[in-house]
Amino acid sequence: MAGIKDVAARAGVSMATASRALTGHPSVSDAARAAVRAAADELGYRANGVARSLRTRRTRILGLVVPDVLNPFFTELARAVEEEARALGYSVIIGNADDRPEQLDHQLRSLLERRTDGLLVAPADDPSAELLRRTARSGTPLVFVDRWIAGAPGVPVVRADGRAAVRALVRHLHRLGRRRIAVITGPAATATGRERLDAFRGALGELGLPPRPELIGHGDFRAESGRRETARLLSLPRHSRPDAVFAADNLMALGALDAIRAAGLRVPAGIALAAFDDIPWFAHLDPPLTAIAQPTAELGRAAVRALADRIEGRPAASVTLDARLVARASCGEPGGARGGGTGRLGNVRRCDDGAERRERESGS
Amino acid sequence: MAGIKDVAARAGVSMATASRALTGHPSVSDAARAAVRAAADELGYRANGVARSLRTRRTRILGLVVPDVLNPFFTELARAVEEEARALGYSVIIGNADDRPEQLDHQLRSLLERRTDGLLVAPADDPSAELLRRTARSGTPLVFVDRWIAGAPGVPVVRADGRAAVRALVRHLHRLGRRRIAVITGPAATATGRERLDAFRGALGELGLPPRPELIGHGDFRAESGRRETARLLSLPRHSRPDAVFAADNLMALGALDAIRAAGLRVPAGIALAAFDDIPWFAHLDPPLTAIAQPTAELGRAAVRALADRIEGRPAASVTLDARLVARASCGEPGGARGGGTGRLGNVRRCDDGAERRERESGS
DNA sequence: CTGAAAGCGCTTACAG
DNA sequence: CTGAAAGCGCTTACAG
Repeated sequence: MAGIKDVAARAGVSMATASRALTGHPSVSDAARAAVRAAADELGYRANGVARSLRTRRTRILGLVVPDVLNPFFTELARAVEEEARALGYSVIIGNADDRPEQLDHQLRSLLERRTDGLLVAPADDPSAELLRRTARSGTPLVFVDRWIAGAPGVPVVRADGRAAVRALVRHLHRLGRRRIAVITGPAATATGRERLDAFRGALGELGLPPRPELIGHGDFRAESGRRETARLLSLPRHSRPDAVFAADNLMALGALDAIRAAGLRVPAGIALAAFDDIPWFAHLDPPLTAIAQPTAELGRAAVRALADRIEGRPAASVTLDARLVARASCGEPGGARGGGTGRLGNVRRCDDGAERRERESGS
Repeated sequence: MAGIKDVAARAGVSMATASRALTGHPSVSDAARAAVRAAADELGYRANGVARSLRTRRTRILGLVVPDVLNPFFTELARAVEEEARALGYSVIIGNADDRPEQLDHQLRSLLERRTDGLLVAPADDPSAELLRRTARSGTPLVFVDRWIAGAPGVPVVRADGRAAVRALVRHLHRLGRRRIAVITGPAATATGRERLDAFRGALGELGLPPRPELIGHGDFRAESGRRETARLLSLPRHSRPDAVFAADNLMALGALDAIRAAGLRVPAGIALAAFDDIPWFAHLDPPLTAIAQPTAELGRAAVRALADRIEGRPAASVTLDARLVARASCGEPGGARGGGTGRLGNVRRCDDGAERRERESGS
């Protein structure tokens, strides 16, 4: 493959001039620039990014570590991240932690070794997140997205605050007559898992509903845990069985649907179901599923912008957006037993929330 | 950040010995190896992969270019690719072509510049796929996955042959009394789009059903085209309106569902619907959707293995797997008007097809 | 088993 | 505006 030396030779200039012409350096004569460009075209020259990176100490690659690429939320997030990164001139390497702490470390090490210019991470707060904390302290440009961990001061966090939406959801269920509302939580090790559970409990309290430990299912953001915990909830003695289930993410909601169907129950007649994280398919489930929607793509874009700020030496800001409730038929009423899916794709929203909120605090 | 020079100094050996100790070269004394390892640990040394790549001319990065990352088929494919790649010691950069030829070129250029060791591409056969063809000829290790293009001889193709499954689907519809079967195709520029349409037409012919041009909707594998074409089909004069729609991918099926719902029709009573590409949510749609399932993860793994073969100088083989029909309720009967979703997650399969087939032909 | 030295392909002060 | 030269951080023949 032709190198810059070949291009320079063909254009009859030095490597230095060839390099300047190709990288758009201003002080190159028009004649030289034209000759170099022509030579490069003729040779089909493509700069060796590895050599360039070694010299410039920048790879223009961003690392993104997500807990589970198959989770539609993270898929959409990754897509938005890639798009915004591309717009800013970066490529993205996605690392899938597969919800395993050692995988997170593996991905982190791999990304660090590749000298990505910066890292976007949605971590679980595991004691073994030591490497992540060290990375944060080491000065590697780092931004947390969706989730964050303690012990990493100065790292901007880009996330959606789901508390108001969870509160709206619980009130929605209450208004529709549900009183024994169960929740299937995410891992206590995740910031989002804790936040959703806290908001849920708080909302219950506000409505004067007693806390019922047996109605809390401990899931892990994966479908199987949703199925398992829902099955358990449905096998409770009749008087303590829930009349509604709130799954703290979309995959657990899928599992919950499985369990509900296996038990021969109907939604919402037999039991209400709602999920955190909205996806296009929810409008077409049987019945259309009530869910809390995050501004996922905007989260991804904001995270990339914050990271680029960090990398390029500008002050980076944390960003908090709001999630919102999309009420469909799975808890009763909205849209009726049928329906709930009219109009434009994925746009069947009845929002119970306020406007989007952004809070910008200067990062360090 | 500590470099190998620092490690060598601390261990009291030369850079050469330090390098050998760290990369596991056999001819290093145990004492030196231990000293180097200790020094590396103490300094928190992490090799600079950029420098290593420049020297070894290998990046251990694979490029994967998919037409649309948001399409669950490609998401699952990408996940399997990343997993298998990691097992073989590679990272993966995913490029999203976003179904735009110029984006494909952009991603290709970016990946080539980064000197990825090899490329996995699911291309659209556009005239402008010239860069891709040139890349194939240039000797860059390349494997096509899912889709392929003409004019790239010697490039292994890893894909599923959907023809038998499409045929099984058409017979399934026919057995259930459907006679005016419409199809919403993918772009004629894609190998998969053409194959599915050809198989569909062939199957119609075998059953003695006349071809009806007005029942062919030209889609682009995106949801909106499925909606639009289905709306058009449903607005045909009553006597030529279809009694079944086959969407050639899952996103167009989503759009079709939208249009059907907007028209106030029920599935399958008002119209039957089936899709190419199965996803977990299909079992929970209203009604559960009959679909053709590809062995997506296996496709991804096989593609990576073929590419690794190429990269590492072994002969690479094309691989063809079979897709299979998963009959649920959306065309009538199986599982009844309700149901169709029992048992394990995404495993509600009634297969009308034979065993998996693999065809290995030695690549060049 | 070990070390000195070359070199991977670029970019960029430095001097002119 | 241009060129000669150094250097990014490694690995690896080569010689010992």
